[in-house]
Amino acid sequence: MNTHHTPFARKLGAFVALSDIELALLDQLHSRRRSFAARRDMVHEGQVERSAYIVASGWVCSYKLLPSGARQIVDFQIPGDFLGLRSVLFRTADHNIEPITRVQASEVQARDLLDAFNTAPRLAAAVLWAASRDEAMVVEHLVDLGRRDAKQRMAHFLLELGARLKLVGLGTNEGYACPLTQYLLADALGLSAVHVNRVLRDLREEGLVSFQQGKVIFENFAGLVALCDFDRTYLDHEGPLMR
Amino acid sequence: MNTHHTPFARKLGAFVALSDIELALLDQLHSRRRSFAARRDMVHEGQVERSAYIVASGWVCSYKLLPSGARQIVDFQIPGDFLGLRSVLFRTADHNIEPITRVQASEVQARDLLDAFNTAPRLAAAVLWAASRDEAMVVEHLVDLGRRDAKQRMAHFLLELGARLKLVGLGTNEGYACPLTQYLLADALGLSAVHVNRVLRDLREEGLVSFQQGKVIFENFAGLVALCDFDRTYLDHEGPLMR
DNA sequence: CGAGGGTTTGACTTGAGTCAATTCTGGTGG
DNA sequence: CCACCAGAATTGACTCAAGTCAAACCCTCG
Repeated sequence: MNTHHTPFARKLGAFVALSDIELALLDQLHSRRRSFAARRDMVHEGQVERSAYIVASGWVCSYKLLPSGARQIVDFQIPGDFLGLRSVLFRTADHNIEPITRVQASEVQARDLLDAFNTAPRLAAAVLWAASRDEAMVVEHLVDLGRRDAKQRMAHFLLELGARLKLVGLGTNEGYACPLTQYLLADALGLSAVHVNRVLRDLREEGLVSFQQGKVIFENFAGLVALCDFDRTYLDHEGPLMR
Repeated sequence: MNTHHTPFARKLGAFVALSDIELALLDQLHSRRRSFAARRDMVHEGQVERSAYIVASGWVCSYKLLPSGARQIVDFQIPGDFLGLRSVLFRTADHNIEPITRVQASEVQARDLLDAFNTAPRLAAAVLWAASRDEAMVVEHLVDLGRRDAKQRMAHFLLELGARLKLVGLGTNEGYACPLTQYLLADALGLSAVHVNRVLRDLREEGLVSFQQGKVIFENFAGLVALCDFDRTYLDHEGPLMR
């Protein structure tokens, strides 16, 4: 474990063993560091945006807004995650991005990334893996909304987040710190904030998880996994071209 | 319009004007043609699969199955669509793929694709565009499930499908032929089949769309668009690196 | 001319939403 | 150190969209 490196390096390192040279390249990507205040949109839909970011610290969410005013959060980004990779490819962003907490992120020019890939092709594979994992998470999220009831959805969500945070050293099987409000959870899970509250109470009273004071604590990990059939294989696929 | 070419070429052609050389390359990709019977899984979860397909004719769906027996259809593939691009990158497929009708598809080896890209780099951009459009569709689908009610979901779904079919010459603003059953619609939209039926009746009685005898007919296109705030920009993004 | 999917419909149940009020908490300024 | 405030979390009472169950109906194809 390279606990002394960035969350990004740490995440990729869980996938391919990285050499010192590769680690150094990754660190170089973090040179253009920027900071964002909580709750002020970083990117909004339709905006012409040419750079992507790697989150160094803090939490971000990407969401779509409906004319009705309803909001659907597509995903949360935590340290080590890419942000707006799509908006680099396409001229305009197709969703909004908002920091939940104060966020430190490194701006990444497409060119820098490509240069790094040329020097160390294994990095390309690792980044591709990360992107594909993100896609798998969106699909799993889709299943949540389509075919799981509120309690299972919540359980699944909290477990997935836990697994992701653990990967970058921000959580354990005991629990993790989580700055999300019940409103944010509601917009991610397709529920009302009131119902989120009730579901959290149920889970707590059943001794499965508690989420209070910004801390998620797994009281009965196995029970929670069983409740929602959590299967983490989609999070730790073996990699492309890497056999 | 190159009506005499494959749906795949036609779809990419809507994005970049393709030269004769490029068109020829695309046609070559269709050399290894295979046929699949309806309802017999082409790929199942966990299977080690190394080839991708381009659908030439027929409809396919990719879905995930829950232990409870519930099913969530992630997307439908129609002629011109890629199938299992992800399962080529990763060793194992992470969802099931099933033909809805008899399907003709061309097997595409990763190598062939890469060779074509080397010869005509613009093709890479076009394929990347297509892949990214698919991703945007999944996100839109997520919004459907999370924040739209049954009627809006259905309207949005039928409109999106119409736009996709039109792109490959299989539909118009009047309507299109559609082999989906109400059970399939239910599994895609996160509803019960019974409710799908009721929603379709409502839409028909309101004179918006009718879906009967395997035909979707738009009775009031504008009204339908208004009902669900259909915004097709996510389907015809301008392309990457293509300004 | 059956048989078996697929489609419809009605009657009833229920998970989740809405509305509205109350409590808790962390941060602020005096 | 404390009163105060705004945002967040809770809770209860009521409503409603969508699900479930069960029974017809109806094409279409062998």
